[in-house]
Amino acid sequence: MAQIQRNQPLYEQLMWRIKAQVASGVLIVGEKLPSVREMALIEGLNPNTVAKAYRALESQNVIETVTGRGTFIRANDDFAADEQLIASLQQQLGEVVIEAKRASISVQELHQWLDSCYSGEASLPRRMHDTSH
Amino acid sequence: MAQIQRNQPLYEQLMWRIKAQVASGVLIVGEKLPSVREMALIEGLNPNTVAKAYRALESQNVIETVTGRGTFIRANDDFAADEQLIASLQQQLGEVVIEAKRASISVQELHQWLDSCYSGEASLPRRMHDTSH
DNA sequence: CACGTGTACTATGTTACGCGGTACACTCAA
DNA sequence: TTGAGTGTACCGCGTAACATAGTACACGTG
Repeated sequence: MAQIQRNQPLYEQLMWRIKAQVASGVLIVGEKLPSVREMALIEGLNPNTVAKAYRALESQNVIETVTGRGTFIRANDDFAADEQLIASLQQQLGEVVIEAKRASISVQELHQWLDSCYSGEASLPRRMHDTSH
Repeated sequence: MAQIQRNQPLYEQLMWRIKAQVASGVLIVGEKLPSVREMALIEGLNPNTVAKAYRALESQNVIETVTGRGTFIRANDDFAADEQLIASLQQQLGEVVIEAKRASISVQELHQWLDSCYSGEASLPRRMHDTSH
């Protein structure tokens, strides 16, 4: 069995890597992602695990799937800010803040982190390739 | 089996409620928490689940356990900002930012959220009692 | 047609989670 | 000393999620 880092499922880790690359501009709209089987070879995962990540990403409108052709980065147009998503994000941020306060991290530092993340350089591990196919 | 909200284990949810109350000042240093069995009745959980939360909180130096007497809120003095914790927090923040960007949430709004959380009013569910015992 | 694509399904094994129950060692007050 | 209350440590059970392996199907393209 594959190792699970940070208590996060492998398919979620892959989802975040793709999301981060979309947010940072490494992957642009319309770009084709590696196939399920190819990505499985690249990432050292099972094709089913990659397929699960792709399925979840499509349900979040991050990618678009065309049966027989492949998966492509989707435009972010019709994305409505769900109220439930807002609440979830605020809670996640709240948890980060609570931990930060315990670690004696100042508000200023947190603001800097936020700007740094928002500017594009997300603090996420990146091991993917440039969809060379 | 108990319901799991937000895909978060019950013992973690309890941990966050306690952490939030410590951070917001509802629970002060030295205050005694309800016993494992009492908290189980209050929260509608199994005593083992509460014990698991208490054990995890003690490993994080949030509470202090004295066998035979009870569990108490611990001072936050000797808490070193672990490098691994910093990285974890930055990653969590990065994930929030990525989702926020997709939801078209401005940086200004995120900064406001951050200040709001840091000011004390954490956006976490609170169902606990005032340790009346 | 052959090939690559995403998808679906079954099956297996591991792990985490939550509950129920029991037992033990300890502290404190009666 | 006795008894109640405390945290802790087990064991078992059931459910679910996770990840893997393998096979098969429908689709589009060259």
